[in-house]
Amino acid sequence: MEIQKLIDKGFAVKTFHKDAIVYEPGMQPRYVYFIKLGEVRMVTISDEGKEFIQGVFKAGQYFGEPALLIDRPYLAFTIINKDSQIIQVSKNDFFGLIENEPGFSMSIIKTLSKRLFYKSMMLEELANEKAEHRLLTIINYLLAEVKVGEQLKVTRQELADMTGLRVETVIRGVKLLSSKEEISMVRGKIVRVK
Amino acid sequence: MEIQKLIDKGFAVKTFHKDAIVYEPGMQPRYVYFIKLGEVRMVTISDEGKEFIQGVFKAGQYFGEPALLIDRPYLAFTIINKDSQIIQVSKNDFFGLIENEPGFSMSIIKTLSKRLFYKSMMLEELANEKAEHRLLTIINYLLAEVKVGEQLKVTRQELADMTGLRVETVIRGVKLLSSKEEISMVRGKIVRVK
DNA sequence: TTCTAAATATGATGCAGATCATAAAGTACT
DNA sequence: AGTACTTTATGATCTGCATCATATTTAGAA
Repeated sequence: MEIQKLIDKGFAVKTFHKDAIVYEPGMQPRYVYFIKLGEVRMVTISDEGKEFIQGVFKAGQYFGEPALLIDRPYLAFTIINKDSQIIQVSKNDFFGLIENEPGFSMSIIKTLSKRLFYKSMMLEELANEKAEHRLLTIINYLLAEVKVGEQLKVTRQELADMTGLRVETVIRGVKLLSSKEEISMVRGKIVRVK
Repeated sequence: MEIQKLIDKGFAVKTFHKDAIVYEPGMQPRYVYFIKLGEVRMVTISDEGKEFIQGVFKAGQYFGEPALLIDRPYLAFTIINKDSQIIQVSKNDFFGLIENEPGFSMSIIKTLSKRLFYKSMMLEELANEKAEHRLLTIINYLLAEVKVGEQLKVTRQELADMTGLRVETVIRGVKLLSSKEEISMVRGKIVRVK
């Protein structure tokens, strides 16, 4: 489902500014959100205020379907990372798209499968692996998405929030991985070399 | 998609015995597995041999689709918990079912959404919450699936393998939750009271 | 009923990573 | 170039849970 098609169909585009909250835990889902432009993060926040990044979504992607589809309140916050333009598709319209847009249901199935894969991987890491191993795993996962020679645009804090670790632990861990040459760094940034 | 329909269509039923491995990490997916009878567990195993239960599947459910759909090698083991009868549906046949069986693709979408929900919940727990909180969360999750008055049929070891904790920690934690009356126990078993 | 294995129990000790504190680099903006 | 803010850095201490060891209880099989 390309965003343009939705716009052609007459769906309205809504602007969200950085740090705006699209929805929060406990809210009853009403829409599926298609990102025309920008970036959001889906996070759960513990009682002590610690964030865990469940996912990051960018232009061309959509989010919020699972809760809507199984009709359960959200369990995460979704927060705008960068000013964004988002199309809110209502439940009925979304079901309509699934029924009528050829290939759309298959695309959703694949998208959900990918996310499930990521979460299974992270669960194994959080359940069984030590800080260093966890770090290496997400770093490699993230590196697979950038071109050879390019650097990762994530802060240590973000790595911490994706792995359930603390910044200090991530900083020490990244240094360790770098000294062991398990990752490559250029001017403090993690880069993909091959 | 009811199993009987698959049998009517001529798909063969295969018998697996307890402890048999249906597939293991690294294998290239070829089938989706529909359980006619029995029970399997999907687990990842760390280098040190510690199991993490990614999911448990019973009669009427299917498993193995995500890896097949996104065409990536499995990352978990799937192991037979109780002697089972399983229908292996090839990739092509599975795509055929999605295309032709009305409502099947929607059912897959909902199934995947549910699993995603569970994994998001567990990720938050493993990333941010302490043993006691984690335990209470899965216990309540599991209790929601049994009738009022009935007991949970899981061992402390299984709770440990679902939460990334150790048996000893689970044993101590369950006692603690029980003494705080956050869970109810009858003769050593956790029971649902309301 | 007896034997055996699995599950539960409980204390003692160790350690990875959290937490706390404080500082030095970067980076962006004026 | 200077100010303010974010990110990275680094040492010291604390702590929850793992780990190890060793019972005791329960359940299942013969």
